[in-house]
Amino acid sequence: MDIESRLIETVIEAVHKIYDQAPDKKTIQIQKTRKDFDGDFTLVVFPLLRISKKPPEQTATELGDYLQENIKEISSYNVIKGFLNLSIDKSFWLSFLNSVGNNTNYGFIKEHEASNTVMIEYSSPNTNKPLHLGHIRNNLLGYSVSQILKSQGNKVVKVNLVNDRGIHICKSMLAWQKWGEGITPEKAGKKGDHLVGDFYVKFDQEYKKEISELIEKGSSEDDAKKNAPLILEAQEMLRKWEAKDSEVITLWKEMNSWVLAGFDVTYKELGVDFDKVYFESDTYKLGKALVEEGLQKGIFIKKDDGSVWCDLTDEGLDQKLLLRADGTSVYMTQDLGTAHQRFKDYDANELIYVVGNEQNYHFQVLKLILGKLGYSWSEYLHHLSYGMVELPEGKMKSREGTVVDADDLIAGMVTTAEEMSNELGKLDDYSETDKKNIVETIGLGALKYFILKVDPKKTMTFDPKESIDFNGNTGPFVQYTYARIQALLRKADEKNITITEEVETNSEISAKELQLIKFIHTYPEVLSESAKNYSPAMVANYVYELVKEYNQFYHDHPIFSESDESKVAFRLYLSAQVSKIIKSGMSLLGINVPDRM
RNA sequence: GGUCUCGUAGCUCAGUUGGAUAGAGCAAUAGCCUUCUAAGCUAUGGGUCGAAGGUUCGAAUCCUUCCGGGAUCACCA
Repeated sequence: MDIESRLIETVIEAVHKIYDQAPDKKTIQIQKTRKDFDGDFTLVVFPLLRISKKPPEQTATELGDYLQENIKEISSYNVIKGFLNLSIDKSFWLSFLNSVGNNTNYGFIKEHEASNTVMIEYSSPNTNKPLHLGHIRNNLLGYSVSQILKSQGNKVVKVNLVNDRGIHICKSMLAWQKWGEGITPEKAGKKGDHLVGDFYVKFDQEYKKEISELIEKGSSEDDAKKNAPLILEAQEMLRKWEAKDSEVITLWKEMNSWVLAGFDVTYKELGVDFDKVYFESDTYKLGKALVEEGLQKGIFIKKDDGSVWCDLTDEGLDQKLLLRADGTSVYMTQDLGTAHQRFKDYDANELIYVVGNEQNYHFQVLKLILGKLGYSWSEYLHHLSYGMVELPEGKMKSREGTVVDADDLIAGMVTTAEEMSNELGKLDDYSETDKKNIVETIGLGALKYFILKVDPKKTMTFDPKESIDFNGNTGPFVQYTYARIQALLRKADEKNITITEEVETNSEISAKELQLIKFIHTYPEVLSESAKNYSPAMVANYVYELVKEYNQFYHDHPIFSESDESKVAFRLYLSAQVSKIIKSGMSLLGINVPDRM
């Protein structure tokens, strides 16, 4: 049993013995002592005053006496107002540190028989334009949350549902047909997703011209939008696609393959991957059967024009369309169907959708409707709703060209990392390949950390004019600390100093060293909390705090000039443990750490 | 208009079952490399936690109202 649980149990026991009353477990609040005070753990006694019927200081003292007597690890305690600060003996912390050293997967929980199967859908791009910064947040979050859930013993299935059909896809296709002159990514020397994206933009420009022409001729704006020749042609193309017209299908396959090849490059750069990729062209017809079923059961209603709806007014929402009057399905219909399919195929205990918060309503409705249909697993749906990435001027808009392109951004980060390395002259004696690898690791580390350190739920701002920092609370700062520790360990090796397998539990250690050990102690809790909250930000912030502490230690505690050999051994051991956790934590964020930089 | 959501230092963000004097980074200023990587460390300044009420031993955190931003409420996805 861990120390905190033991403290709680003993407090319950103490209250029972001293005040002859059983306290509610919730009233026992053990927290880490704030660093301005002496101690390791603090019991807040205010909630217990009702039971003790004595002043806070007296209650705290009585409990402190009992705890010290019954838990041998407690070396002393002090009372300030209603706070009982308990100090845990140094030997406890040192033997704890040894247990970390002996553990190759500290903080991680192995998959076991009762493990949950969690399916997580993320990325889910449209194949009509390249990925932008918003997609980067989605991808990094999805990947990182998968890693975190795995670390806590879950079986995780990462899936990507590629949106490869629909009117928006036809727009790029049509524009290519009209103005492409047979160009291909090879001929253009361009990534396929960017090339196709260009045609999507081209379509929109021409479409807008047509609209303004029609408006000049006296059409209303709505009519102009509906009747512009281009949009009619695109709609016609979609009909042909649905009718499996061979010419359209051939073009569709080709252009999609260009885009997907482009995405693969970006995914690889970002280091994200999937266990299963679904294509909407295969799944878009799912769901109709469920709607039929709902109609039979009388859960849905059919209107006079033949359209099918779900009435959610009792839940305080509106009516939701499920089938159009012509019998074709909408987004919701498909999502009902794919969710159903997935639970059938994987028997998952949880299905997480990493999708922006602009779709909160959609997922609320999705869950409600599945519940109405009587599927108990609707409870297992979870919308991991993340905030938008905005520019200082506001939302990114693809049509106004204000999007931050994913590939450009990644390349820019790597270039910045390279410039900085050159400026600092740190990599001068490295081979080009090594240099390239390190610089990529740093650039991507900066980008990923920048995105992931922010609470997923929150809208975040990105200013393209200010480059992402490499100093302070950043990825490179964490990586740098790791590289420094590796340098220490290499140097120890050169000096033939072997890192001890265990430290003496009676070693002399400084306050800062003790603080570091206590920090290490909280890692497992941080991981379990971040899994519960689907929040890589909690891991990022923890790693930052750890690294900050370590750098202070590094600054104040020289190692190789220290004459006391046991201190040298201890500091190297401690450093090694810290670097292990840095690497582990960063890997959960999908960030690599370099051995030198 | 209905529903949801956010508001913490000049800027970007921590602060999670309500706990002690609200914290970091960036930016600014002043220091620290003949000593393990200065992408580092130290110090200084910077706050009506959007506002007002309420709940209680205690509120940035919970409740109400208001102010200000954002999202959403399509036979789009």
